[in-house]
Amino acid sequence: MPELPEVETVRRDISGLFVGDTLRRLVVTGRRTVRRHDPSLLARIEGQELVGVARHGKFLCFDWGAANVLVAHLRMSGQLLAATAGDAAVAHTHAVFAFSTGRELRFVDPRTFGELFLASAPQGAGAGPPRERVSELAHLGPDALAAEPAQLRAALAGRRAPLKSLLVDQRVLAGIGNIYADEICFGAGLRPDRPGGALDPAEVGLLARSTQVVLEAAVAARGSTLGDQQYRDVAGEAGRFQLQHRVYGRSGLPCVSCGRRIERVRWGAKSAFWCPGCQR
DNA sequence: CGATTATCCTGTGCGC
DNA sequence: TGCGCACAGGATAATC
Repeated sequence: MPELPEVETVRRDISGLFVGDTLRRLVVTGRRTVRRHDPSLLARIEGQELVGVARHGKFLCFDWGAANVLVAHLRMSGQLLAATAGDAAVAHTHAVFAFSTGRELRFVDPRTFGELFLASAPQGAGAGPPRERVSELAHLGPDALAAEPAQLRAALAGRRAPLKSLLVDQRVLAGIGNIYADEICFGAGLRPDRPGGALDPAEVGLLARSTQVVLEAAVAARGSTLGDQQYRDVAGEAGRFQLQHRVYGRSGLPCVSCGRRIERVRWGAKSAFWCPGCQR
């Protein structure tokens, strides 16, 4: 389940390996991979140079110059893997970016929730953050790694929904999913089912700080690869942050901080792991 | 607004 | 050993 730290790891890997290279051909074979528009439009970026790769929340934006931005979202099971032309394709390979160097970037996605699309009306090439250049991303809140405490305070004010529901709402903060919402709440010492608007200013400060600390540590560890092995970096390697999870997936195990059993609460289709000793 | 449910999809891991 | 099924969940839409 790629969230911000995993997507940022992929972004950095792709930047290092492919920026400056020219796309020779893009072959999309997945029927659902490009579903927002006519897939033949992707021919526009063939022959273009990859100028840069940006990220907002869990979205990747490939800048091909000439106002062409290709957006990618990995959703649940998407991977972007480096390969060499001629390498055998793994199952569920839905798109192949073939560069003139002979290297390839392959989009692999068993559950097919992931997608690729060309930004409909990017406002000029090169300049400005993705959220302002790509209309499809305009609904997203500030990127969770760059969010200011004041933005978080404003986004939570008056909201009665559980804190975790707000953290995973991409309109509030972009980039946080199930794993990191739990870890961030633990780091802040806040129950995930607290109504978001009920936090006092000091608690919002703790939440903002925990968001930065957790996400930065997760990026440094190159993301979390769970037991299902679904997240892999561009080289196919697993992340290491799962070794530092303090609550996610640990129900019934003793809290690393206070020793009480980690609990799992459910509401609707969502659930959260939390420590009744450390979070209030 | 918020709570809830459904949709998309496949690999895994469980119970029987 | 094998079958069937619940589960996993990110984004989005619909309904109440």
